[in-house]
Amino acid sequence: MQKLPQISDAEWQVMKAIWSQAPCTANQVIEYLSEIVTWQPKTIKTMINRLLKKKVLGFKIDPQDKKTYHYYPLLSEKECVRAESQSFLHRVFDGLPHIMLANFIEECELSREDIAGLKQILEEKEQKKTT
Amino acid sequence: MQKLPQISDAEWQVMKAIWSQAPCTANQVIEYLSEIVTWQPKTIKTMINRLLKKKVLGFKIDPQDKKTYHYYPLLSEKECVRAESQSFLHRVFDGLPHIMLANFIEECELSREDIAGLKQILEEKEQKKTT
DNA sequence: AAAATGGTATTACATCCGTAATCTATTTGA
DNA sequence: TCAAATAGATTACGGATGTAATACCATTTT
Repeated sequence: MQKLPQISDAEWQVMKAIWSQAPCTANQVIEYLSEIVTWQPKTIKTMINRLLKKKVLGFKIDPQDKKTYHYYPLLSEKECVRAESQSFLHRVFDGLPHIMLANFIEECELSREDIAGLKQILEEKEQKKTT
Repeated sequence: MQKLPQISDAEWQVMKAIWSQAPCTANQVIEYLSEIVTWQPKTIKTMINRLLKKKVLGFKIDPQDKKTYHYYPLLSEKECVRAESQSFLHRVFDGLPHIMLANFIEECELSREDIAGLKQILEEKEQKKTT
């Protein structure tokens, strides 16, 4: 469990684009994000560079097109989600997951199917404890 | 639903102290936090001042002791928790609560009682939808 | 060969944040 | 009454962040 670098809000958007497309070029990230945010392409390049510096991204060069980098994540989405979740859990709920879960369940919109699915997951979790 | 000011990590600690003690003096906040963090008292004063500037805190003066301020929250814990939760939900889980809940339930340590309690809350939520 | 194009790298800049120290004004003890 | 203590106000300072613009370099086009 090494300590992960800090990923800012804006950087998260970029990472989500790359996790879902990697390996991909800067322009692919820009296109992907054009549906989601209204940043200038240069802004997105800045984010990519900061993520490179933080070692959250790497890149490779295609021998055919030596000009364009192909970026890929050096950290998995799963581990970043976990780190960010822990940070949030501690900041807001003093690290107590059951409090946080109860709060979200009460406050959020959930469909009947969502609720059924969550109950299912809870039951599986209970099973595992029993065994 | 007005937009709330941004509350940083360190400021959250101060707010939690004040929500649980308000109205209280700076020294009470400092004492409360001494169990939790290792900041200098001056650091905590800085946080208090920033929260005042952001209108997250207010203060009153006791006629007996005109020197010492008594701080109190201008925003409820509930609304700050809600705002922070929404921010996290969007940053990490694209605003999809069921994804986030499933993830937390799977990743977190939960006691048998926690699980039972959560199932209970889910069922109540389902009841409300039915009616 | 010079110019335009299209990538990446570097620089910019205001604000926020963590972490305090210093300044100032008031109260209080000697 | 004068100095010390104390509370709040102001200032400090480096790094992170949001949001780009500019500089540089290699290739492609004229």
